[in-house]
This record gives sequence, structure tokens and C-alpha cells, in this order.
Amino acid sequence: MKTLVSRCPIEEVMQMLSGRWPTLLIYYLKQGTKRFSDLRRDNPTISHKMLTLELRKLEDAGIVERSEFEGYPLRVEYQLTPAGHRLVPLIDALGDWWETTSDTSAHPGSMDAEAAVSNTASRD
Amino acid sequence: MKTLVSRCPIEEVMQMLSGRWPTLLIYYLKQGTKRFSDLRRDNPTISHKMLTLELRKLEDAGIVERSEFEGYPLRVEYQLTPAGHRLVPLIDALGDWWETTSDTSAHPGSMDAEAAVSNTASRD
DNA sequence: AGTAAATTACGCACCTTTTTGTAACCACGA
DNA sequence: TCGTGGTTACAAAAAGGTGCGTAATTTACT
Repeated sequence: MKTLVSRCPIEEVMQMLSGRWPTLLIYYLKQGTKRFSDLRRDNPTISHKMLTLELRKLEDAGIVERSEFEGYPLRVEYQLTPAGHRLVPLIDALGDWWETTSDTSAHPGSMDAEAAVSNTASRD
Repeated sequence: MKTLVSRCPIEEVMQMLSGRWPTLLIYYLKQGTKRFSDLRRDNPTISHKMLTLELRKLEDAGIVERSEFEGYPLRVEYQLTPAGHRLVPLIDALGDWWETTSDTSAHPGSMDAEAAVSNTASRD
């Protein structure tokens, strides 16, 4: 699936991480092993189809590992690979960068600073 | 002005950096001040529409600064802001991560990495 | 001298391509 | 029948490309 002819690793990662879901899913998987239905509960706005598609993409990229357990209502678990775990702090760093850069220009006068802070509270 | 209503800074950065162009443009702007036509030459596959759109987005995000010089034929220069420069190493880190993870057998295919490069058939 | 074309950095309208959402269906067994 | 994880077909939306118009000045041709 990852039939990429890009010369540049940055283009490749960005193609991997682009869109709303990849980083969100990584965030939730960072919390530990999750089942398909867990991830849907964690993020109710993702469609069934998108979740499978994105999980497959993350799997192909070596970020997520899929474990299928034989059984009655079929159980499948997803978790971050070691590489996936190494990716997490890099993504977090981007989030931090964004927060600090938004701070330096986001206060137009005497707005309530406290409100702004709690407004941008991360999901950590 | 970035009027974004996302709760999470990571979602916001990723929305900013998603797509093929943002990181590419940042890469070229990292080299120094560039004019519109320079950037088109650097990246011939981007359309003028996309270039203006993406530059505007980067500008709104505070990553790129636009300087317009009076005169004809109108000259406009683009360069990274300090925040933009701080972003560069973070993006590079993602590129490095990708390179190392691709190396360390992250792709459990049945063929070796060399063959996989020239062969487009993977999992379909 | 007069006209035409080129230049630069766009905006806009139209159209195609890609991505994403919706909904239905499959299989299995309690 | 329900719930599990997944697939497929079709529709909607978003992203992206093409080409034309704009500005004020210089150059190119006639």
C-alpha cells in the first residue's frame, strides 16, 4: 500500500501523518492496547471505514501492530510498535511548538489569559 | 490570523502541516529568502494557485513572513519567521525517525527491502 | 511613435481527481 | 438477534489543476 516514490523521508512521514486521524489514533494507542471498538469509542467522529483504513496505514508504516485473536465475536487488538512509541515524543514536540508560537501572538490586548490557557489545554 | 477551534494543539499543527506542500515549502524557505517565482522553480509541480494558498496558510500560522516591495513588476519575498526556524528541526526529526524505522525491518513483508523498492506490489 | 508582449504575484471560475462519509452487507457464534 | 471487525458500492466533499484576468512598467517589433 505504501507505494511511495518519494526521494525525501520528510515527504514520506508527512504523507503518513497527514490528515486528522493518524496522530489522534497514535495518541489514544499511546495509552496502551486498544481494540477496534475502543478506538471508535475514544473517537466517535471517525467512521468505521476510516478507522480500518487508517489503522491499516499505520500498520503498514510499522507504527501500529495488529493482533488478531481467534474467537467467537473475533477480537482484534492494536498497539504501538517500538517505532510508534519513538514517534510519540516527536509529535508531542510539534504540539508544544504550536502552543508556544500561538502564545506569542494570540493575546490581542487585555483578554483573559487564564481562559486562553485552559482553552488550549492539551489532552495529556 | 489562525482562528482554529480545535481542542488539541497536535490536531492544529497537523492540520497546518498536512499535505504535500507545507513541509516542502518550509524546506526550501529554510535556505533563505525566496520570491514567489523562486519557489515555483524550486518545486515545478506545484501550481501557482496552490503556492499562493499554501504560502497564505503558512503566513497565517506565523511560520512564514511575506514582504511586499512597491514597484513593477511587483516583488514579493517570503522567509521563515523565528517560529518557522524553530519548527525546522522538529520536522527534520520526523524525517530521521522515518529513515531509521524503515531501516530496522519495520515492514514485515516477505521480501527484502531492496526488492520492495523496485517492486510496487506489496499488499493490496 | 504606436502597438504588442512580457513581466510578477496573485484572484477567480470551472473542472477533474482524490479523499472521506454513509450505508449496507458478510461471517461467526452466543 | 446481537456484537465483532471488516469489506464493498455509491455519494458527498475536499483538494488540486487549468486557464484567464489584473496591475504598471519595460522591452521588442513595426
